[in-house]
Amino acid sequence: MLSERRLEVLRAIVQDYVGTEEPVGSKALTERHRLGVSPATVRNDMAVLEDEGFIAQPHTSAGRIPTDKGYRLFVDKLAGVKPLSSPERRAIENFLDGAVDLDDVVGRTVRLLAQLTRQVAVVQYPSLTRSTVRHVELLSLAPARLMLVLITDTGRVEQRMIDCPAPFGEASLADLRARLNSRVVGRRFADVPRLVQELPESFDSEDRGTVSTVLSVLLETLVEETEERLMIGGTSNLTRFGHDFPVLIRPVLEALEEQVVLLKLLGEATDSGMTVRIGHENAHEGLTSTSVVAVGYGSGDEAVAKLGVVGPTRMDYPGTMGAVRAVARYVGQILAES
Amino acid sequence: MLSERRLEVLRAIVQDYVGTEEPVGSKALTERHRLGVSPATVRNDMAVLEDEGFIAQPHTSAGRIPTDKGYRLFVDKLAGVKPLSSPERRAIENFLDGAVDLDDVVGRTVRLLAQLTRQVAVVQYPSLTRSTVRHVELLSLAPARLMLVLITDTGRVEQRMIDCPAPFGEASLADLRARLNSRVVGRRFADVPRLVQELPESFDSEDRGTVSTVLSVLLETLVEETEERLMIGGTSNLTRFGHDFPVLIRPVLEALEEQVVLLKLLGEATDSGMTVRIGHENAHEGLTSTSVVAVGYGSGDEAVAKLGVVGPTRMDYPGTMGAVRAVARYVGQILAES
DNA sequence: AGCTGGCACTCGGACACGCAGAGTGCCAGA
DNA sequence: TCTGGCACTCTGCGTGTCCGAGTGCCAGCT
Repeated sequence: MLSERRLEVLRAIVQDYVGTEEPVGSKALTERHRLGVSPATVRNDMAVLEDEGFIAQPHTSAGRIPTDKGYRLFVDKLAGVKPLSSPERRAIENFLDGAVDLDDVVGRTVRLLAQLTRQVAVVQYPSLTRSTVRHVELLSLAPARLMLVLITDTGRVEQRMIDCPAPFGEASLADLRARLNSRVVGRRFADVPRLVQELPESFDSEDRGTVSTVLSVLLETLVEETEERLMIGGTSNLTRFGHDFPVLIRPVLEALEEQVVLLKLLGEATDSGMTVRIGHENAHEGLTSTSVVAVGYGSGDEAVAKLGVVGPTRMDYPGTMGAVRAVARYVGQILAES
Repeated sequence: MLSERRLEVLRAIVQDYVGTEEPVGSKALTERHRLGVSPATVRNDMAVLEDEGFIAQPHTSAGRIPTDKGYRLFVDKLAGVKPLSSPERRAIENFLDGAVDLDDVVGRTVRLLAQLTRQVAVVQYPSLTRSTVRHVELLSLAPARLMLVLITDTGRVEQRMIDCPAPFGEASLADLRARLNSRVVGRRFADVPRLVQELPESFDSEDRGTVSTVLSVLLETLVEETEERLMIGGTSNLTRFGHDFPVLIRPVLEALEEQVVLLKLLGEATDSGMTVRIGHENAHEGLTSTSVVAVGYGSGDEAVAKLGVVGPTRMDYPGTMGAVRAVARYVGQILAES
């Protein structure tokens, strides 16, 4: 196990490197931190830390920079979550208040998070399957053409066109709409498949085909991986990435455009508590020089979706984690109110 | 007026520069194009073109590059719109087919356009005010809480929460819903304000407040500038921007994050026909080294929204214009079908 | 009048060189 | 176990030089 002082040295290295973006040497360390020992001693400690794989040298006779493993130790043992300042808290409230609909909430959240952390923000829309049903609407657009509209308690709205196998009367439609709603309103979408299972049986044979079609469209809409949506923002913050810019930024932008990648990234985060993935801990190879800080949010105790930020491994972890956590809480509140 | 050959020289310069991304000299020009004259002659022509402001030298003893004015002339007089190859056309159809809802259509369109042009794609959602009403739904969530859902013929769905001044009975709700729909379904959203104007008068005094509230929320939703939404994609293509990368890309990314800026950008495009804005022709200062190619699209003759791409002034104009036009047509078709 | 070949000139990019500074590793001594 | 000292290494930067691409201009040709 590393001694107390060596950990202190690691912490100092991480902090300085995050601040200056330059490899930090033993002399500078002793000057900027009260370690109470001389540069020579620090050098010995650094040699140990390097042997253990927590820091590395870009080249001989340069200072040290933390490795992914070093950041990991820093995040796990050496750093807390830095709470936001009260002006920041107020800014969050002001920013998030007055959103008119869910798109607006998500949009504002993305911008807010990007602004607070100065990094790329990713916010997932509340998952359908984890939300509860507020209303299911069926509209007749043409004799054999319906529109299905799902509305969740979190304000999310999904619609689908349905081509019916046979014309469907206005009375049958009202009937189906009423029965559907009485069964599912207030229930979780995840339970919907079970709840509507034998619904077609109670209809006349001529309508049964249409009812089945409607239900199958409904169920398709709930398929995980398809139903997930998200919004990203703050990509201009990538320009503060570092000097060796183009080569690093390209794969990140590409990864950010693949919803699938991002969803998987957020999906890997644990449901409760904050998840930090550092550098190579990210499966996707375009993101091996970035860290992801993610957390679930929801209107109640349970998470209905996740949000987080993507930034260089060289990021201010305590501050970022504080901002992400705070934003998640506020968004949860907003959703609960609406 | 410039002679035929001088125009030919300009065309050659633009083509070469777009291809190589390097200033092009007189010798290289004569080798790569059959101009039928010697480098010396070309040099004289170049001097004239430079005097007229169509091309410029980055520094003495370098080749020439087109100026914004040069590109403008190229686009207006020297280049046509290059039609897509038939594999490309097929790719569009395949890519756009099978979209389940409007978000999906817009999302696919953005990705398609980004892929075809290898540039940043921007697609505006069909404007509410220019669409027609398919249905207006009112749902009761609590005694004094309603949800308003607007559905357009282009598949766009907007919802708003409404806090009523007084509880609103189920019967009144059904009444309002029916009257509202009978007045506005099939009409253009732009006409809605006029059509619902005296609706409150036909209700009991106790309900009149709520009806007014509902209508005011409805009208607010239709306010231009607020109701416009858009989606962007292909930002990773910015990495192919050039060598002096970071300094150029930063303001572009920032501009792209400001919906207002983009909406204004698209708004400046003429309603019909394709608009090309080159470099400094763009009002926004972050976009002075980019060009914008935009065109309206719609399910019928009239444009319901616009789409386009943003790229370096040094872009393949004929190809880009071809792709933008083709995509706009297909999207129009898709919307008309749904 | 317009085109061409020739020529002198300019400038930026690449390369080599040397130097200063920062940082290290190691060792002997407290 | 810590510390000061020392030799060593490597990068970054500035300078100087050279080469080549490209230009402008001019005299001569058609």
